Amino acid sequence: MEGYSIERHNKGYIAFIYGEDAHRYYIIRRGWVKLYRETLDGSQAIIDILPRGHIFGETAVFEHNTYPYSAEIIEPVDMISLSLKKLNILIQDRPDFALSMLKSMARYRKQQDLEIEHRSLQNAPQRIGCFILRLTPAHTDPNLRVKAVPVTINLPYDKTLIAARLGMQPETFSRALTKLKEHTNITVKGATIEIHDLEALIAYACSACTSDFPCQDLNCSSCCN
Amino acid sequence: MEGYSIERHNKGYIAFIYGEDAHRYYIIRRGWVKLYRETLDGSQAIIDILPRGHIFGETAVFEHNTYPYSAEIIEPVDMISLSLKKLNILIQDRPDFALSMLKSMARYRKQQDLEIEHRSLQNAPQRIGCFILRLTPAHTDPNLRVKAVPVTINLPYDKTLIAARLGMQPETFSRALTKLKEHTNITVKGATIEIHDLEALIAYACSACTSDFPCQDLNCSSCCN
DNA sequence: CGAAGAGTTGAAACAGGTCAATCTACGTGG
DNA sequence: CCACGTAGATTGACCTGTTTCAACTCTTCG
Repeated sequence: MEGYSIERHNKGYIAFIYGEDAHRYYIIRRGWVKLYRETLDGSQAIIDILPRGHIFGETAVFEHNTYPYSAEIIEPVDMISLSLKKLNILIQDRPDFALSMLKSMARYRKQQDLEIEHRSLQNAPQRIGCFILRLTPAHTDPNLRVKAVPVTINLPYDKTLIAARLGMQPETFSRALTKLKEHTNITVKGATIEIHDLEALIAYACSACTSDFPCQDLNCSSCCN
Repeated sequence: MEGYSIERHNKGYIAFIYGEDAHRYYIIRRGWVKLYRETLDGSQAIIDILPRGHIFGETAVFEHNTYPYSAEIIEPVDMISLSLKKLNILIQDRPDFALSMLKSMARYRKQQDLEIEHRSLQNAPQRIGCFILRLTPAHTDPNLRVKAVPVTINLPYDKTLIAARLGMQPETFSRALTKLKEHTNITVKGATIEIHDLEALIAYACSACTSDFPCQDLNCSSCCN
């Protein structure tokens, strides 16, 4: 597709803010992006934190060309910048394009359903457990589930932000991580986590979920399964 | 569109269950439908409760023709039953159809975002306040905001179910409604609620939201704005 | 070496959940 | 028309998880 450009930004860069006139949307090639909104009484509501492969800002075409959230870079990104005007034309003119967008929207919708579910059915340690599970290779490849312990993963961004992403306070996150350690045989050192018993972690974290781990969805950012 | 039929069902009827082979999707003409899933440890997770005008079951086309949730009638419905196979063909063949579906999906997605926001930023009485606001005529017509007090509304289904919809226990709902009464000058008698000061209710319930009341979206079932 | 920010820990307050008892409204059968 | 049974709704007492606020530690980076 012609008319694209690559942008590179550092932590703290604001790609756009809520309500702004929208001209471009983005695809993340590397790094992490936070989507959020400000509440009327001043605090931030985190909508999602997206990794490589995800699109953001594209829903502005359905919102009178206004961004429905703000977007901030939280880990250095490379992102493809594309024209919303062209996207609009593509959606209208190319059925296959509209269709694939429809599919990705449906997938996202399902994730959001799961997200709501998790927030109301899981406690803090379990939510952290799911978050960690999503970072393992076993998340997308069921074959890796049986072998490969210990699994070592790195938290992709600040703990404070992970806490916000999971809908809890930093203090709660810290305490809940300690509790998770007591329950599931993991080792935590800074941002590095070693899982010594994958099955135990799954059993502990996913007992309140509506489906089994793993979900095998490559684009899944919100579910633990 | 040919090939449709009208179905009429009473409270308790299960339209379909999670995981079932999907052949039809539905549009609600009258009544209320509960979408839910069972968790691994046996309880129910309410996904949404839909009123007149909403579609359900249609996302099965993106889920290998399997229903991604169960659907139960909670207030007597008339619903249009349509073929998923034909929907699939329509989506592929008719760009305008795919497009309108894309739009409705985007709208739903936005609602879900708000839903998550509400669950983490609002307390129980505020969530009930928002729920009540959604039932007022002022929700869709900003002109009605200034005049027309007292506003009288009727709760559309059981309080226990409203509680589940809002992610809380029946006992919590009852207590939170009492607290709401103390804060906002409303009168509750059974399923009937009278709002004597609309502005006060909005101020109390929406202070933690990210946008102002009302949202003016005719199909909005999840936001309070 | 020192400042700043992130992370952790403790104590107290609070919201919501749980369990049990009671109350109420409403439809049924006598 | 009234007594009864049932399901929904409410209330009380208690418990648990999370938040809040404050103090302290650790890491990083100039």
